[in-house]
Amino acid sequence: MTRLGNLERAAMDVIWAAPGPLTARDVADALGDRGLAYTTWLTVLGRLERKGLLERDKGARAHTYVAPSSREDHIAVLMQQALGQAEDRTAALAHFARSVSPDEAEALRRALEGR
Amino acid sequence: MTRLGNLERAAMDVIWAAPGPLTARDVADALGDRGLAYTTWLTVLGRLERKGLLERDKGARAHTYVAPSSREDHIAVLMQQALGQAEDRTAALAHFARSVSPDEAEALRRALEGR
DNA sequence: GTAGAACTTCTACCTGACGTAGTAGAGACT
DNA sequence: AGTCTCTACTACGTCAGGTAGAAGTTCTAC
Repeated sequence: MTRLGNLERAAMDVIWAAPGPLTARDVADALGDRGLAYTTWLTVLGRLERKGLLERDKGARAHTYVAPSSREDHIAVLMQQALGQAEDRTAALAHFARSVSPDEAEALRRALEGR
Repeated sequence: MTRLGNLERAAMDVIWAAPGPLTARDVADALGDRGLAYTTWLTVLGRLERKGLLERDKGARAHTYVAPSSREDHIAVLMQQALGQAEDRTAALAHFARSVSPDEAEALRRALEGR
């Protein structure tokens, strides 16, 4: 449901990396190496807004976009969506836990402590 | 990449739940309440095979299908794919860890111990 | 104050994935 | 031989996403 295409992800990456709101022009410039039309980014940003991944401020002439949730939040949601397909969430989590690298396991442990 | 549609997921659910290989007929029967044509399931199973989610044994007249990896494995892969979109995997994992329920956190802890 | 630049909105086309299924051909059973 | 059952191949409709142009609006610089 919250699936992103390549352009969409590229746009989100730019916005997530930015310290503040960006205009469509900002995004188009940042991704200028792709040689895509400005209106293409307009469309992409509009679709991202419709999906709830971006919020648009129409105040100024050039609308600005912000991501209401961080990339990490988004990824956590994606992981939860995957997990939601399990019949046995606990078992799935156990499989997942066994699939991460040692330092990631350590990071997980620490995050679980601080709850 | 490993995204599944509704029919595809339904077919996988049947096969994951089965103790051994199933024929297309088995799957079509198990999902008979949907009132879909037998050939529809044939197509679905073929696509799942192309995606690597199923393996087909053409030995017998009615081919049989098995899932080379368990549902839990598949889910772990999906979660890893989501995680792969992080710039900082550790941070994303921490966010995820904070998003699971208490008993899931406990299950995670246990799985991380037994490594 | 008018021409051009910069912006948005709307519409559209193409491709690929997925749902859905029919037709044709081959093997099997009677 | 006729019928049943299975697979292979082909096809059509829809929806998401990539890509962008046309038209309308607002700002800005002369």
